[in-house]
Amino acid sequence: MIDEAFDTSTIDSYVQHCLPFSDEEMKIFHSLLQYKIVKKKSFLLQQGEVCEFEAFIKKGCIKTYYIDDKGLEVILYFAIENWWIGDIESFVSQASSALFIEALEDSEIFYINYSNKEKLFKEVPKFERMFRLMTQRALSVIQHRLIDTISKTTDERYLNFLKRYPQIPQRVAQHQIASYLGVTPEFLSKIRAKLAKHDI
Amino acid sequence: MIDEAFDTSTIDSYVQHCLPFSDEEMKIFHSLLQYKIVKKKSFLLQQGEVCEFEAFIKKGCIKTYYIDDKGLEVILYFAIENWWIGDIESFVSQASSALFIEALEDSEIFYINYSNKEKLFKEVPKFERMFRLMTQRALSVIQHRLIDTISKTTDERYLNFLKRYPQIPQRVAQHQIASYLGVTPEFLSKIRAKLAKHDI
DNA sequence: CGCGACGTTGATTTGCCTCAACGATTGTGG
DNA sequence: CCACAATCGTTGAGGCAAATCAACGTCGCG
Repeated sequence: MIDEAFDTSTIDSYVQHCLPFSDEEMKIFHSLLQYKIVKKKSFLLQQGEVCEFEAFIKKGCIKTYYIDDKGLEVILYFAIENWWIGDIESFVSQASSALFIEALEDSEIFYINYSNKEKLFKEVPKFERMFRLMTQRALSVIQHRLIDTISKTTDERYLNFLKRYPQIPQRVAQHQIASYLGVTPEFLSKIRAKLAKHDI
Repeated sequence: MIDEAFDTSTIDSYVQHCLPFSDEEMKIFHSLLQYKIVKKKSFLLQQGEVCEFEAFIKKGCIKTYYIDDKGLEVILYFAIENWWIGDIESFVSQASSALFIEALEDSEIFYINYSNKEKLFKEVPKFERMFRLMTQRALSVIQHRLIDTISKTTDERYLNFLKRYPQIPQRVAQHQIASYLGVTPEFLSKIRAKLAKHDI
C-alpha cells in the first residue's frame, strides 16, 4: 500500500536492525504498510475505539494516555522517531481501548492493521519473530518502569527520565512530564527548584 | 529431555489452548523441555546470575522479587500452577539479572533453556507465534498493573488483587502481599482493619 | 519449651496533593 | 500585528496518605 515515492528508510533500518530481511521480504512488508500524516493535537486512537493499528513513527512526537477516575490525563508513553505505538491490549483482543493516542507535533507514521499483520506473518513468517523480539523488548522496558515506579523516589525517576530520554524534555511541556512521572505539575516544579539549588 | 513417565498434561493443555499443535510437534516440544523439583525456599534464579530458562509451573507457588535500595524485598510477581516465570530481560540479553525467583512451596516445573528455545523455533516455527502471543499477553497484564499502580488507591489495588487472584492470599503470607502491592505490612494491616469495619 | 516470624495497633513524621495566587509565555481572533 | 485570553511554570499554606518506629500478642516450628 506504500507508494514507491515514500521514504521508508527509517523503518527499513529499524526492521533490518532487528532481523535481516531480503529485498523481496521487505517489498511484501511495504505492500502491507500504510502511511499517514497526523496533525498536532489530532488522535490516532480515542478511548472506546478498537485499536486497529500498530504504528511506527517516521517523524514527530506522540503521547499515549488515559483519563483517570478524577478526570485527569495520565501519560503512559511518549514516543518519537523510530518508536512503535499502539494499544496492544485492544489490538490483539480487538476490544475497545481505554487509551488515547494523540500527536504532540505534526507527525508522520507508517502503520499496519490487524489483518495485514496476519497476512505478513503468513507470507513472511520471519516477521513473527521480529514482532516477538519487539514485544519482549517492550516487556523488559515496562517491567523496569514498574520497578522504578514502585521503588524509586520521584527525584530519582525524574533524573532517570532525563538521562534515558534526553530528547523528550526539549519537545514536550513540563506538566506532561509530571503526568508521565505520576506526580502533579506543582510537585515536579518543586523538585526542579530543589535540584537546581543543589546544582542540578 | 522429558521422560515418558512425566505427566505433561497441564503444560500440554496450556500450549494447545494457545495454539493447536500436532502430536508430532508436541513430541518435539517435550524433547526440548526439562523438568525440575524445586524445594520451598530454594532459588530458581538469584540476582547476578543469568536467567537460563523460561519455566512453566506444573505445581506449587513461586515468587519473583528484587531487593531495593534500602535492602527491602519487593515482590514483582506471584506465580502458581499454569503460569510461566523467568526474567525475560536477562534471558533475551543473556545478561545478569537483578531478580530473585524463589519457591514459596515445594514446586514442580517444566523449563526450556535458551538454545533449546531457539531449536524449538527452528524445528516448529509455530512456537515462535505461541511465545509472541504469550509475551503480548504478559505485556497487556503488566501495562494494566502499571496503570493501577499509578492511579489507584492502595485499597482499590488490594481489593483488585483479591478479586483477580483469589487463590494467592490462601497460599502466601500477608506481608508478601503488602510487598507485591508496594506498601508496608503495617499499612496493609490497617487497610484490612478499615475494610473489615465497613463489612469487607 | 522458647525463639523467631507474623500480624496488629498507636504515635509521629514525611512525601505528595490540593488549592490559591502570581508572573511569564504562547497563541489566537479581530 | 496587536491585544487579550489561555496555558504554563512557580511558589506558598494547609491537609491527607503512607512510612517509620515501637510495642505487644499469637502462632508455628526446631
